[in-house]
Amino acid sequence: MLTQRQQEVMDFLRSEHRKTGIMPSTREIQQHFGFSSQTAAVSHLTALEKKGVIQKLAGKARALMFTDEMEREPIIDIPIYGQIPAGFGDDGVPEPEGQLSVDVRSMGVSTHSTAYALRVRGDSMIDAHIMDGDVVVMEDKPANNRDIVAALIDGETTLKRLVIEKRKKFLRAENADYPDLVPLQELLVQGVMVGLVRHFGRSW
Amino acid sequence: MLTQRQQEVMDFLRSEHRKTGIMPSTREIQQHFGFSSQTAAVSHLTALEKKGVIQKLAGKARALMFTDEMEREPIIDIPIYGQIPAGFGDDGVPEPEGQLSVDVRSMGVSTHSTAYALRVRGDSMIDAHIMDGDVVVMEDKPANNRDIVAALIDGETTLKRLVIEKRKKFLRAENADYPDLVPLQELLVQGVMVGLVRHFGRSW
DNA sequence: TCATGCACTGTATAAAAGAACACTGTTCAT
DNA sequence: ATGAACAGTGTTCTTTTATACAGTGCATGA
Repeated sequence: MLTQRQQEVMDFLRSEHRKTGIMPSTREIQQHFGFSSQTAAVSHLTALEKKGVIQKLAGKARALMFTDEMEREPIIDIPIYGQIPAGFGDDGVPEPEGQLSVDVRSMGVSTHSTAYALRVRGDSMIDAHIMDGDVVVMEDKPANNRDIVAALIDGETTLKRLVIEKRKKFLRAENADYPDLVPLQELLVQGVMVGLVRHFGRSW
Repeated sequence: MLTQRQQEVMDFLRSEHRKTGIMPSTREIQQHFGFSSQTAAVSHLTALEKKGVIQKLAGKARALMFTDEMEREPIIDIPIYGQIPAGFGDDGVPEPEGQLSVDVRSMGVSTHSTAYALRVRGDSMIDAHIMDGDVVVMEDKPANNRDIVAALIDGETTLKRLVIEKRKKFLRAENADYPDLVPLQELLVQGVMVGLVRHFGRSW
């Protein structure tokens, strides 16, 4: 679809946009490719727009955008915490061990939500099809019966299913090898699971 | 951290950037807030940079970028196909039913990979912890024994585990209720599963 | 009460950047 | 052989845009 030269221009636009956050001006394109004339850059941009891969806003500086990014849903950045820290939420915010960036539609969260994610350790939720190493996305919202929640129970935080029976709340693993966790004192829900991301290969 | 007014300016930057793909100029900020002076906009931007939420490139037009987006991994747009179409790859590219945008690190794919995704129907892979409705991310690459693959077998495409025994390839479901699929004629691997995204709530 | 940060007004200037027009030469399908 | 798309050169003009500097008024904590 694109000629080789046009692809080279697109690659330059992409790499500059990634590095600097802004689009190069026509003169910057000219300099990068060593054109003697600014018009060479302009006509390439015109061709790229005609082919539909970029869009231009007339009269504005650096006003190019990639068509595919335009059609993209808004992206949300979700901090990933490793070990579920005891007392999470009490003594400040722990350091994220990474970040998950995903479009809001695929994760079913809203742009302004306060989502966070946890890296799952162990197989206590295996029967809910949550595997060791999975990243589960949580949202801080009211929990219903049988939701999977991150909860602080007697001083420790864990990912389990919340069960409410006869007005009593307790936590249940999704693995027959693990017993129910009935709180001696407190049971504080810190988030409700809304999604999950898994990937094979290198762990991060 | 930000004052109310500064937050309003940030919100304006964000919404303009989302709508147009480019940052507003100082004059556009001035007009939007009804400032009599351009300097009001400039000093807000200076304050925002001082607080670390944006970064400016001196001397360049519309050269602002959000600090959080700078720190973000590159995003890849993965087309999601619904029904796994028979003959996928033969008669052109089928229409995606949606798109998954996710950072390359979280999905473990490279920026230039030709990844695609499939929406899972049924519970034939449930013992591999792949649920009905999950979106599985595939990459077109050589498959090894016991990889989970999308494969064309005797004219139909399906998601199963690839098993190679005694130089013979066949497909195995991860559910005892389903029989092995031994190919009568052809077994063509169309992709290897590299990741998975699940979310609760509304289905899209 | 004094400095500091905030939120502006008002004016001016120079640089950055888009846009327009007239060209040349090549390749490639009809 | 001919038009159309491609890939440029060379020049000029105007608009857009950032930047600089001199102020005002208000709140707030030291």
